[in-house]
Amino acid sequence: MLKIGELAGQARVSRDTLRFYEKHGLITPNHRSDAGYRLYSDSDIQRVGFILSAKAVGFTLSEIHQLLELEVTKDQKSCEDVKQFVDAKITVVNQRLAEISRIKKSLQTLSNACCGGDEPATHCTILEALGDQTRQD
Amino acid sequence: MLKIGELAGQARVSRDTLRFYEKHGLITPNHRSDAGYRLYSDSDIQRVGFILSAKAVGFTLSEIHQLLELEVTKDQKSCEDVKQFVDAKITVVNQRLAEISRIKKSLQTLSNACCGGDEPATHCTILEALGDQTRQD
DNA sequence: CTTGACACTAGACTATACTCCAAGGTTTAT
DNA sequence: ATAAACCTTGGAGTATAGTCTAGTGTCAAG
Repeated sequence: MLKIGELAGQARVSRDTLRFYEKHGLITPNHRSDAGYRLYSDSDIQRVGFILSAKAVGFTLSEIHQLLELEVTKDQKSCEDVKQFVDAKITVVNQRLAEISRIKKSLQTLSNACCGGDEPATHCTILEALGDQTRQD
Repeated sequence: MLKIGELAGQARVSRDTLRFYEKHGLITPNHRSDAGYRLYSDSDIQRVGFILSAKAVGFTLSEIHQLLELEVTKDQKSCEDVKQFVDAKITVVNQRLAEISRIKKSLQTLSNACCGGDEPATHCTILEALGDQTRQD
């Protein structure tokens, strides 16, 4: 059982952020102490970690909420709905992967082309490096 | 030479967004017509595309501005600064790649585990699927 | 038994990234 | 030649995601 400050410390967010996430349905303490203090379980550290990762790669809190709400209860017709939702997110994630790979490549092209040493500085802006991507490895 | 509405259409953003980006130094029309209309070059379509990609993977407009400003002019000491900046961004991008790959895997685990058919629905939430990642391929 | 660190709520404030509106000028198609 | 469709600026408004403040209550250590 972690108090809000402890979870905040472990998960590297502020207390206010945790209360904000709670208000938006992303995380709820298992219990409250007699004094009304929020009490979290250890697994909530992982939960906050997931929220932060998903946020970092471009999901909104509302989308993350939907992902966290997903629960495939077998024997229910909801199963197909869940699969559709998740598959749609996988498509989005694949697009993000492609975009981020492109950006990475152009950053690397830029980094290598100009400062390594002998090679001519042909790719002097990020856009040039990006455009030249197909000719890179 | 594209007018703002034409560039907006090609790049799939609004005119207001283009003017907003201009105000924040991300894109500037090459010329203005006699009437004061913004006139863009074709390459600005690519430029806007880069902004959108970078945004989609978590860069702020301010960071994107810095990336677009980068110009490695050989023979200048700024070269080392640029390399450091870019390499720092590559590190960030690598972290994003790792995070997004994890999320993708757990989405796939969730998608496969519960609806495919015969296999038992052991991974019924995104967090379970995420936690179980090491046991997946 | 009180002081300091922590907790509570409600509500105001901030930054980022747009998005819309008003009031006007320009271009284009009929 | 006039209406529709486009452009201009400036400024107000919105959504998202926090962040901070005020006023109050709780708990652990000296």
